[in-house]
Amino acid sequence: MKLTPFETLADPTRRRIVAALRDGERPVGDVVRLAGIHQSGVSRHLRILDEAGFVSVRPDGQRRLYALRPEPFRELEAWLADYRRLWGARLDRFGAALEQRRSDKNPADEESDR
Amino acid sequence: MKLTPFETLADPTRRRIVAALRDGERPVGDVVRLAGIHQSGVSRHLRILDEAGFVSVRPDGQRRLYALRPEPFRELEAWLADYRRLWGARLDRFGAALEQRRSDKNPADEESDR
DNA sequence: AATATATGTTCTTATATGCATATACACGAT
DNA sequence: ATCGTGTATATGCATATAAGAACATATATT
Repeated sequence: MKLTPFETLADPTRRRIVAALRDGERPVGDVVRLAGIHQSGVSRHLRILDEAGFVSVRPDGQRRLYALRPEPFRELEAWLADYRRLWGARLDRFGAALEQRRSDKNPADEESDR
Repeated sequence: MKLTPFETLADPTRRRIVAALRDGERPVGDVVRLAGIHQSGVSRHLRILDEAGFVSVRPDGQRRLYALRPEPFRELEAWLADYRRLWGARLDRFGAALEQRRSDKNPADEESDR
């Protein structure tokens, strides 16, 4: 049963798992250490995250490497966009710098077709 | 019991209520019409939203006007910021225009619930 | 009284968790 | 190759806890 991004992230353990994957793919064992619950629970949460589109899996020998996928984050971003005026939209310097680097690499992405 | 922003928005009815307040303060009665559940349920959800910091209340005669507050949206924004690199931050005019076109083409995608 | 909103109670359903067990893969010894 | 043995991950089952909803009732304002 596929959950929405909000339902998926409502659980604090799942948020911890997502955070654990922030810097790249990790085997389940690594995640277990950071999650604070039993291994079976982690596997179950990873399945839920998978069904919700938050992660991808890749076998690596006897392990399985999980990594974050961008789509649900985009969905959240889109949802939030409708409420931006509430707190004033603006990229902070960190975000702006990211964006800068991104368009450096991909100039075609710029203002071309506005 | 104060909920986190994610827990708060995990419930689709609450997302509908939040959406109903997007364009300004509304009395409970208005929200009830849009929420699709019993009035008592709406009151309870509004209380939860209040405790979570999502709304403020202001008495107006025998009614109570609810309005969105920015803080929890900021929190979500901050949380999301840590994952921006996953999909490339974009909050400039170009991105806003894209987003606009997206919802033009697919109005069903709008605020219903999800 | 009449209207608007909130709360107590009860019922039902969903969710997270641990335990035990199953599956999958790796690797050394035969 | 095959057979064990150990390690990594997934799943069935049972249980505790929480959450949403409606109904009836309470509170507040006119």
